[in-house]
Amino acid sequence: MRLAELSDATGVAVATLKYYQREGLLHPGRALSRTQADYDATHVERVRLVRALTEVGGMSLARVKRVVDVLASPGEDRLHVLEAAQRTLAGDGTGVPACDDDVVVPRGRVHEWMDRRGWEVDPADPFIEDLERAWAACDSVGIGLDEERMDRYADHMEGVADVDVRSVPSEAEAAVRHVVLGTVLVDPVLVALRRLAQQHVSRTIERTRP
Amino acid sequence: MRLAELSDATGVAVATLKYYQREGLLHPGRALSRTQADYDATHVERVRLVRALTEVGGMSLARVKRVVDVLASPGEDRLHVLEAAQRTLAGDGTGVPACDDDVVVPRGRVHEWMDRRGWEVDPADPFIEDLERAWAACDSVGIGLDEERMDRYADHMEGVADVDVRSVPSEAEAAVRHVVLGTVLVDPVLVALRRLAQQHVSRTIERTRP
DNA sequence: TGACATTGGATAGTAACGCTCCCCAAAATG
DNA sequence: CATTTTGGGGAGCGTTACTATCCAATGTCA
Repeated sequence: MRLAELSDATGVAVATLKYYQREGLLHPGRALSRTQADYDATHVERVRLVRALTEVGGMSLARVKRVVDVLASPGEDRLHVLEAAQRTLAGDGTGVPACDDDVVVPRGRVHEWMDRRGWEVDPADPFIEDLERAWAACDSVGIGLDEERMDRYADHMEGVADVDVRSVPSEAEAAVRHVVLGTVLVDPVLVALRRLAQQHVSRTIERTRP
Repeated sequence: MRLAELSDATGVAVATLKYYQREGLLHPGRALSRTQADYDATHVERVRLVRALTEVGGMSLARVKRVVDVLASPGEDRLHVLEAAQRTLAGDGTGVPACDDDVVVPRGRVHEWMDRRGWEVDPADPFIEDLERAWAACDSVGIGLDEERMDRYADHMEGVADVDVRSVPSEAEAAVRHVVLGTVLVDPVLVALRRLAQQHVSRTIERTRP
């Protein structure tokens, strides 16, 4: 399969494929000569992966590269697949947001809440920071998220996570791929489901007590 | 409050505030003279809103403008607040993705699935399209999402939506604000909760069957 | 009163991102 | 032998979200 055929197979322009190669997102084809290379199914798969992560997952190419590198690297041991995947995906946090002096972000509010809840999570997990910021953002615009509501959300996300974790395949390589892609690509699924469920629930409720 | 003070209060540069004014994201201050204007708490609130939606919600300024316009417009009737909010927020879909001829996106797969599930949703809801794409993206990279798994996700998102809908305040204006902001700003909360829950669940499971 | 800061208004510049286009000479295809 | 395609590389482009600079009019403070 030549570059133009890869382009046809994926619907991605030749120039873009070259660009992906330059950026290290697409591994080079098997060189048949100095001006001819052979691309196979792995290239098609890779291109689709890149497009799925950018278009649906909304990731930048830089982050896609990190994911791609993890997927290509020798398999991490199975037990820590999830942590490895999360480390790869973390860093959404654009650092510390210019802190608004009057909206006090209670330091460690998430830690305390998780302690009460009995969640066991690495205290240095970057997503704790993300949650802290997201929670504070809700406060800063005046839509309070009290701990009870947070708990009810957490109940359901625990259920989601249970589905997530149990559907991870057992072989190491597939597991890494599954966790990384599942984490990124299922987020949009959940978001869309939430919107649709909101509509369904609000209609149901309105019928029972209009 | 002068512009410089608004800048101090929000941590946003004066030049950026001017830019937001030009873009219609920030309403002008009360003009005291041709070179002096007075800004109040509504301006502080607005700036915080813009920053929350862009930094945490990851929205573009163009989309923030749509939200801001809805919040400023005369209140829609309470019953359709949610639909109005969703309409405002929809359009994430960058249109039809360059369709890969070999990854057949089953037309109406989501419709069929929702029928079986008994969800009542506007058949033209844009999030159906989003879900369709997100689901197809999972398939295209080889992480199948079968209907059973989708159902289990949906169960939990239904629970989330129930929390969402029940926590909407009853006065119309607050309701619109709550729905719009809750929809955008709670997504990151849920995503972070999912990551943390994944870690908690995987640790718990690994202890019971290592 | 006068030095200095700030204002609205406007234009232009910047940096990152994700392509997209064009060039080349070597090689393959028809 | 003309045309197409290749790898390689550089340059350009459109969008986004600022940021910087300039202006003359107007405030503020000593």
